[in-house]
Amino acid sequence: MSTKSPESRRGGAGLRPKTGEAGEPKLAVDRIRKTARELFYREGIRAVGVDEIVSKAGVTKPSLYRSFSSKDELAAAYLRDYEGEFWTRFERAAAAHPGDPKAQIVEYLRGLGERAQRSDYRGCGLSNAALEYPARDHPARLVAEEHKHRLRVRLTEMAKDMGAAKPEVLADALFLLIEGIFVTGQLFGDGGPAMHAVEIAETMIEASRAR
Amino acid sequence: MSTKSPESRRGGAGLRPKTGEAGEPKLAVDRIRKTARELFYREGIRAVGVDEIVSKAGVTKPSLYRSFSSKDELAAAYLRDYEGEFWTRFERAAAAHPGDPKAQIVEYLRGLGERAQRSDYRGCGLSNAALEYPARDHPARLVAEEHKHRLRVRLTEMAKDMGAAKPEVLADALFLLIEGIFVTGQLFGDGGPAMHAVEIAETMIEASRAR
DNA sequence: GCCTATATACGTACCGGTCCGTAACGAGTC
DNA sequence: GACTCGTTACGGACCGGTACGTATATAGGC
Repeated sequence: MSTKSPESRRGGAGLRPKTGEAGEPKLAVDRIRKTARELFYREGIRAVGVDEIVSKAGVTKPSLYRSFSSKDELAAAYLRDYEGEFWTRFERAAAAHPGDPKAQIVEYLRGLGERAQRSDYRGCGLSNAALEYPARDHPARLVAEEHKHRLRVRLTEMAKDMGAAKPEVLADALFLLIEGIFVTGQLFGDGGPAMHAVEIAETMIEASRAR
Repeated sequence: MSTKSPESRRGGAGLRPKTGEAGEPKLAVDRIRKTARELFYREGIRAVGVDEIVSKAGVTKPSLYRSFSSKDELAAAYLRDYEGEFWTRFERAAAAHPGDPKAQIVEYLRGLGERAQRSDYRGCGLSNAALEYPARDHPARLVAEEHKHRLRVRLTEMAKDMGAAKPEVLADALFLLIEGIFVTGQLFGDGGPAMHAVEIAETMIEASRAR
């Protein structure tokens, strides 16, 4: 029937935009992804209509639905992009302190604590999406849940490498700390609890080593 | 113009429903508040339409708008109700351990950690609302922000009473821990990071006393 | 060189449905 | 006769989604 492959209708991830990373992408699908990323993150997914996305992106609605089968799938694609950005930030912090997991997580929290106090900070796009869509089988929620499980696993590995007496407990402490920063960042802005992120993490890590 | 006082159009808080606490309230305004509380909390504010609220409450739309000037004001009223429930839970835990702030917060976290692992848990209605409405002047957001400031102040008082070396840091640690539980509760459910809430809090409190 | 066939990328115009909110009026009740 | 509520019917905006037509580029045949 259709001339489209199922692949392209999923808006396959990771493929480079056809135009220089900065500036406006040329292809409609890339302009949509970029605009969706900005609007969904800033205002929330439910708060943004597809009309607003296409008009701000300078494209038309059929172009959106040629690349994404529904708004929900576009939201899922946005979250996959967002997760990529998250891991980029996370691994960049880790790479700054090779072989020193405590310094790695502290470095990440230092950057996060800073960002979380900025006025344009809206928390974690993945956490926010999960809160917006409580239904277990929503495409956006699935992406978010998988990501959070991956992060918890990663933190557990790091806690082990830190020599924690109970790695799972330290990992969850760090996880809860991070999620707390995500939320309070947009609640308090500058001078909020995020300002003490590093100090709290260091205290927690040291106390977890004691035995 | 209107026969209504501004007071009643705001859906004045705290007034007892005219019928026994349990079961269906008799007055339309109370049925609306109860239904709104359930639906807004379970599915989110944006996700629930006023038509759904009035039909589930067994009332009609004009009855809603006779008591609340808009859906946003109904959302704000829901959050004021929700905040009341929060402080009831919080003070109940505190009352169980008079004069022992550490035991008080641990008691609260014990209960929260349990609730957060239940399948119907949807986090904190106030935090969720703030995430749904990033606009600074939204009625619902205002209620949420005020509450969060109150809670931070309360935790700082308790941290002082615990003899923490840096009460503000311990208070923020507890705050971030609590917000983290709110979020991860609905992300992971049973067996999530909330399961370690008490242990983490105790470790953090003890480490904050040391000096 | 010229014509045609096909594929790609996109736009115009429109769909039915749902959103929040209101107008006008009548009925029960203490 | 003041209060509370239901009934019916709208309205205008916006929602996610689609049927259908068009411009441009390239490839192949002769």
